[in-house]
Amino acid sequence: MHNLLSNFRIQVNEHIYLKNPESSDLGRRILTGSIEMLDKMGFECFTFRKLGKHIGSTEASVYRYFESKHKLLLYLTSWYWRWMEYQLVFSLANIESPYDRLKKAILLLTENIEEDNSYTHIDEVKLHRIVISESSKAYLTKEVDEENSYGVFSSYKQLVGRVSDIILEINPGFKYPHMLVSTVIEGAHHQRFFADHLPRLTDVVTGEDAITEFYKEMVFKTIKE
Amino acid sequence: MHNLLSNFRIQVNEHIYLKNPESSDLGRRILTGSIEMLDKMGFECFTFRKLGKHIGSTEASVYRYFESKHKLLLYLTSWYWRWMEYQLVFSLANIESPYDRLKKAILLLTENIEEDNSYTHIDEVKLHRIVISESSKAYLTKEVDEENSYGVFSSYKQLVGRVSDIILEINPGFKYPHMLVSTVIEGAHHQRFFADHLPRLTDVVTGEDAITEFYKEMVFKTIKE
DNA sequence: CATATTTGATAGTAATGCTATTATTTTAAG
DNA sequence: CTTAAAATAATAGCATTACTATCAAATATG
Repeated sequence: MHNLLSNFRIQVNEHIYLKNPESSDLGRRILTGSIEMLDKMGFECFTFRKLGKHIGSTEASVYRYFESKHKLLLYLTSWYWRWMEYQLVFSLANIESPYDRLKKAILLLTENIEEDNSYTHIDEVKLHRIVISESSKAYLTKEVDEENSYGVFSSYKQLVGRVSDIILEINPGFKYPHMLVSTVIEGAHHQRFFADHLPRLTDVVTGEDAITEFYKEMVFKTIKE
Repeated sequence: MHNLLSNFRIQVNEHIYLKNPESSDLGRRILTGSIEMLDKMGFECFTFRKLGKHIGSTEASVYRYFESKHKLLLYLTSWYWRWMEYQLVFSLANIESPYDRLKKAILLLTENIEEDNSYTHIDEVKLHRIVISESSKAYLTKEVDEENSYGVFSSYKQLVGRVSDIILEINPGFKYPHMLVSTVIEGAHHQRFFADHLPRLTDVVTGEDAITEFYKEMVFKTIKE
């Protein structure tokens, strides 16, 4: 399946970049390099000057692809949501039962990503860690409304919409499908972060993936009529 | 009750500040002014130079109270969690039934704050909006482990612990009380933000407080044996 | 009143977040 | 294969940010 998926070019909203980073070698090095650096040093310490140096290029060249590090973060998170959507669509194919579909979807949204498919220049393991720690900074800004009007968050919304639809198949009268799904997605990120850094905010149970177990239980109980 | 609460001095971990801002007029102006400015312009655009000007002082003077704007944000969020804990303790006093206690706690954690008690220099309505949009930036950093070792997040942990205890009163076998509580707190913030800026990620229902209703339903169904 | 502490005024430094210019290389088109 | 066009590298520069240092004036404390 990974083979297959790697043939799909993931389309990111073109208002996010000045020049498509998938279209050139330098662009792809910007993606690979920024993922490495964001994972290591975090969004605050990351700069285009450092990135230029890291990938053997210059600050000015990076600026030809992205207006700011904020837009680059937006690109990476947007890429991630589209990638998740592909994973979802493929892993749900041929599953009939909406219960099984939802179970699988929750697993995908909440599990820890442990292997990189390594067919592209994007390291999904590192990107997942970046999404956990940094993705909320992409929308928790004063520019959110303007950026939203250009559709830069549509990948996230579409993913939430897809999973919400499964919930409505199971319980058409459930009033809060989007709330529940976005609560699960954001919640799972937070819980993974808490487990590593602020364990008193979560419940660390060894031997199983407590986070996935918890959210499965929560969702199925919550949507039950 | 507000009268009563205003007599309690809220204690914030002293590793967060260089000099206690509650101890002087300038310090209190720093708190009042930073709340106004953070609410208006957001954390990214906010600087100590602007704050100094806003409160009729200087950048250098602000730096005598807080090492950085990050520490100031940490102070404000920490203050907020302590304040919430007081609200919680008082509003749960004399309520016997753990179900009612939990219901009340969820209301407190998820409701919109609409009036400022105006007995202090802290505007709780604005602070609540800041907590919604900025508080996660206080811990989603690479410095989280070091800061955590100084106890700067203990106010948040203590609040989560208190509510978790109520859940365990109702269902002592429930395995994920902390996960559930932190999911509710963070989730409610996100949902309020989404309702205002990214409505497709939530379910806007008019006439009632959908966010509080949703989380009440979610919690009680989830902890049911 | 004397002295310690706090604040204000001002200046300075290194890093950040850009933009501009020009030279050089790579690529594409005829 | 040549030439033009496009992309990149190298360098410089500027305004702002994130601080730190110094010193004088104001204020509080004993």
